[in-house]
Amino acid sequence: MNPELFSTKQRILDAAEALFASHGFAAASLRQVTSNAQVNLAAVNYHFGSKENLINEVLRLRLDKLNADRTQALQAALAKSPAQLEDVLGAWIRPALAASASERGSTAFVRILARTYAEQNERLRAFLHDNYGHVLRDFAAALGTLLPHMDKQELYWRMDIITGALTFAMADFGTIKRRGASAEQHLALTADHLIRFAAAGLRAE
Amino acid sequence: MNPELFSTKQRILDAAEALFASHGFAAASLRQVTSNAQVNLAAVNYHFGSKENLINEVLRLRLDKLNADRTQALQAALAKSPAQLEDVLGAWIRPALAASASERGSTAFVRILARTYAEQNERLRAFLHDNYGHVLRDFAAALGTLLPHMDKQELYWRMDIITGALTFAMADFGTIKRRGASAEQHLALTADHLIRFAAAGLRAE
DNA sequence: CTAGAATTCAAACGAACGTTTGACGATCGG
DNA sequence: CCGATCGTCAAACGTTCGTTTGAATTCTAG
Repeated sequence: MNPELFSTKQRILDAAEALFASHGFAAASLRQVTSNAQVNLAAVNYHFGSKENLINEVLRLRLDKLNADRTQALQAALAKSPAQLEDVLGAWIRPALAASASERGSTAFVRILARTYAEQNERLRAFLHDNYGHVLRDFAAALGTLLPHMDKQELYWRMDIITGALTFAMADFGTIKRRGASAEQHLALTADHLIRFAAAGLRAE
Repeated sequence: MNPELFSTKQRILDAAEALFASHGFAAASLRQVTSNAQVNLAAVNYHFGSKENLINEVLRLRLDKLNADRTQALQAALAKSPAQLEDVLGAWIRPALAASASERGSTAFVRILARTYAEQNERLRAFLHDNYGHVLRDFAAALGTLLPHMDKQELYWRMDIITGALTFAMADFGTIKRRGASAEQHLALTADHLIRFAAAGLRAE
């Protein structure tokens, strides 16, 4: 019942997030996690029940915040009249980038997301769909309003493209590294580029 | 020394490709592979030496063909005067989609690619870079010629976006499924959409 | 201060992993 | 026909995995 920053539970979560990101869910062992977290091996099963539950907790904590941020940003974007395509795209993209650059875990979360999408794990996919599908639908509705002539199927398809580009391009394996710029500048620049690219792609044809 | 279609070696490669795609490199065990291939467990180490070598072989066989196809398509695109941005993008995108829809392995290869990008495995990354980096550079050079005003760093960045979108969108987890259309029609349509989206994104600003 | 709950710990569990072994046929050049 | 190479096979190797156990320790409420 202790929400301390350095509690056993929190240390496990931090170490697990980093290791899941860099080695994958299957390859990251609980022995590595507990060793990095400097806690006993049994602590994972005591606090989380199982490795799978730990994976879900790691995802849930980050995704809850990401989706809340996205929903809030979407509402802010739609409050403007007239709402611009770039604003809605920014509400989708910027919170994800911000999550990837947050203080704890650094870029770990985005790499975890990329892995999660690549995983064929049906339980994980169902978990994501059940808990966060509504956010995707909200954005689809907003974009549909701004692009009234676009076929609905095509819109979903292009959102897939954008999501893929966002996820993969951020997941650390890009060939471009920032030089000179601070992390914040790099983040803002990256968001601008992605939004411009995505907006042009959405408006195509 | 037997290049039969249903040799032990080939059956292992087919089963491994399917299992690597659906479960990942780490989670797919050699016991699963050999069981699905209906060969003895020891056959993997006899024919491939180790699991890691098997992984590399699975990747190498597919990538050799993909990169040869891409290189050839790029030359064909550049032979036209004036070469169009869409042609070069098509030379990048269409062979990848074709590989994903080839007779054997169906979509397995693309999912493997998505996993490979998401994997943090440095050996794998080095393997890919050493063997296939020159193709990426050829395309960057071709695109750079067609977009003379674009910053080189920005070009690499946008190629990352496109690669991410291509890999991700093809890896089976999209929300859009074709209906009615044949596989070939779906393939052609998908390629057209991706190329149009990517071209618009590249030309942005 | 103390009983009881919560947490940590070292140790062990059975299962699954990649790999190795050595014996047993199959195949083939001389 | 035969010796040699190649391929297959069941079995076992040592290691690592996630999980469980039960005792030791720490925390907390009365």
